[in-house]
Amino acid sequence: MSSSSAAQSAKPPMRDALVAAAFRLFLERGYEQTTVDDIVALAGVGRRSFFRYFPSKEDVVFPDHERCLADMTAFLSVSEPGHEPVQRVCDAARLVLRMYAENPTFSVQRYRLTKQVPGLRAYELSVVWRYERALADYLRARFAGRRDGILRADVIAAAVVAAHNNALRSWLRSDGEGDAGTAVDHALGYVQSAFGQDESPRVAAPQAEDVVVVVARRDAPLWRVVQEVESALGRA
Amino acid sequence: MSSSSAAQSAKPPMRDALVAAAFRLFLERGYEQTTVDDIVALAGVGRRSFFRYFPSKEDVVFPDHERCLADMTAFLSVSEPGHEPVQRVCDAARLVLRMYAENPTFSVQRYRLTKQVPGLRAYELSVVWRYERALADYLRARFAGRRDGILRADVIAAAVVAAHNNALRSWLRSDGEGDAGTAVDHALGYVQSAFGQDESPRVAAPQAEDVVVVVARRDAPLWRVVQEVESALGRA
DNA sequence: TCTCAACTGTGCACTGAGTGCCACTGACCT
DNA sequence: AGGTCAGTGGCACTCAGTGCACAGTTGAGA
Repeated sequence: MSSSSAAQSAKPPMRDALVAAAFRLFLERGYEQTTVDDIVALAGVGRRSFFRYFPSKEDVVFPDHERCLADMTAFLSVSEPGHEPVQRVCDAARLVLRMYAENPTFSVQRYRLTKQVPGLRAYELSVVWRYERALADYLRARFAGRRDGILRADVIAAAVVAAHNNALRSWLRSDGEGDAGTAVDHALGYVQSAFGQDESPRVAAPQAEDVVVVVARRDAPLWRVVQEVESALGRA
Repeated sequence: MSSSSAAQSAKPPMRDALVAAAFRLFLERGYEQTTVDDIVALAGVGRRSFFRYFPSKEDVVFPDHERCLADMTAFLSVSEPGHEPVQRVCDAARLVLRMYAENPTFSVQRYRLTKQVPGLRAYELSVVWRYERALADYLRARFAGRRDGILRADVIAAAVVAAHNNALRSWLRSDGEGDAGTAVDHALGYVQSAFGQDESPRVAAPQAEDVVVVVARRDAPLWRVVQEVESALGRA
């Protein structure tokens, strides 16, 4: 209590102080070996205050996902009909990457933690699921009326999330070295190329001998190239 | 009564009695309003015995998933090189559907329960995640050496699971009416059409500093072409 | 038959997460 | 002054889950 006055210097540090104290203890003696009482003792606050800021002990490990999810839904809600749907959800997924990239060291620490604590992994799944739901709901609205619109929305959302997480996790595994942006672009590109907008893809290949030649500038944006390839192949 | 299908050795009635008692109470007064003490009191057994059969209160809601997951990994482990990978994981996913279809009424009750209890939904996610991991691990092995093998494995596994769950849930939402098999076949067919067999395009070596030429067959899968373009552009 | 296991079911005490309620404190308003 | 109000802390409580010890059963083997 005596040294607690230093911890709460500014007004909103309560939440941040709890996160900092929690992570210090989690990294030093493990998540399950750390009780909420330990955290609040180190932060110099009352136990009841912890649950005022975090609904559960797990929430302190993901302090910024609630805001990020709100950002994503806001981003998707301002979409216009001109936006290509799959492109739009890929861009929305990049918002999550940006959040991770804002605090690389914190993100890496959290990754190591969640990787080895089953309870945290389960919690992370529920977080990821909410992102996926946001993407799927957006796509469902955009695909409304289309044949198998709901199915396609759910599958594409799942694929986008999986690709994003694949790139994100390989970046986290490398201690935040390298460019996470390009890795995610590459992964999302794979998904985007797999789910074009056409419905009748490769069932009929009558002119199988035909070839198409694409010439692209090396510094061209990848998706501009993809669009060209797509239209050149007659898929647009 | 009707459970005469002894796939395994005769199970002690203890476990089944606990499941029956639990579901009676869950349906009658809700999951969170039912304590473990209530369950064991109704089943007429000691409280400690509950946790001998189920590691947690949530596990009693998914009593057969552990066996189903074992079935799936066994199914995938006997795969031969002749099996087409995507086809194989789709068949593996159908094993889960079969388990649900074995007990339609139970599956529908559980679906309603998990839909409205956040804790159960989170638990279900961790269950589904293990299925997805099993599929992804199989595909990773099959795609070993291929470019972006891990990425493709993860994305396809996620897509297969999403398609399967989409069809499964719409079947559960209809109280188990209709044919779940055809719905799942249709959903998985969509995934297979998106990630089907590949035909490699050919990439010409870059002839100048700033352009790249790609020659692709018209019936080549779009993603395959994009991969070549990407690597040709130097975007590993 | 006796005995030594191994397994199953049970009771008990304990830890720790999460909640409800109330009392306190300081800021800000009138 | 008095008074509302939000943030905070303290306390007691419920309940999930665990460790431990003990009783009953079965099924060998001497």
